Amino acid sequence: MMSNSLYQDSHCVVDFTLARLWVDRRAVTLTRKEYDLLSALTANAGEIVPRGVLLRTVWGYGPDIRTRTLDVHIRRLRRKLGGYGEQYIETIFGVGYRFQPWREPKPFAAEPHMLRASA
Amino acid sequence: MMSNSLYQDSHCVVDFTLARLWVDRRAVTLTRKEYDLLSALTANAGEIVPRGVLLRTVWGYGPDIRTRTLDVHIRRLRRKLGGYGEQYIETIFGVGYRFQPWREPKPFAAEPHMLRASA
DNA sequence: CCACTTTTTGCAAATCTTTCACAACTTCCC
DNA sequence: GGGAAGTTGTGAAAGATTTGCAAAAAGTGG
Repeated sequence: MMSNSLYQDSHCVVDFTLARLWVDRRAVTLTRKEYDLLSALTANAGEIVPRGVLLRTVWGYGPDIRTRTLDVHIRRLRRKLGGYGEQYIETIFGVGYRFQPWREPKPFAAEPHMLRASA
Repeated sequence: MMSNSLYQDSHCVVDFTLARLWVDRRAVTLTRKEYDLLSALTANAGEIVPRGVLLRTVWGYGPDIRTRTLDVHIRRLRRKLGGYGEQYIETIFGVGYRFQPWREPKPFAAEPHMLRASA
């Protein structure tokens, strides 16, 4: 059976059966843990996935394990997502992370730092 | 399902019924195990075949057998694939191997993301 | 016995994962 | 605003695992 299940938006494709990722049509190699983590996030794209859930589903860790390995993997995933890492993987402080499907940036909007009066 | 008894791309032909291999129109002699392994890989060309699956289908080994014989055969196959060995048989670290159908190296082509207007 | 094939063995090399120390940031409260 | 406490980001290093490889040993069929 060829159920080609994948996540897809205008910059990023994750193929769960082939275990591969493309960013802007460019194949990106993921390690196993990176892929597991990305899967856990994209499978719930748009929703917050708590740290505890990630640590349990991806690492099999119990609730009382203290580690920074999740953060490190998040950082590597963000990198491999090219320039979009920060946009895709959002940090929910004190809770977890959320993979945010791509949204075209607003055509133009003044950023706060542009608004400072130049003395 | 009419199984095509032939794998074929621009450098490599595997005939499953004759149990033979040609690389660049040159016949290559394979031993039995080499051929079984190549079959298992090319039959799923483009997909990852986990080590465990190879050890089971080609060797009949159970899940708890520790051996490096698979790696040794992979190496010999790569050699017999001429200069293309590394390109054809890809190592998926911690998972298995993948026979990758031949792809012509890109001459040069602008990728979508190169085309975005800068400034 | 001989030629050939296959498996084992023991490192070396490559790769991936986790930890660590500390910087940066968020939140909360006075 | 200005700490204090807790959380996350980060680069580098250590730790653990996997794979590559060469040579030797073991198996196979003539």
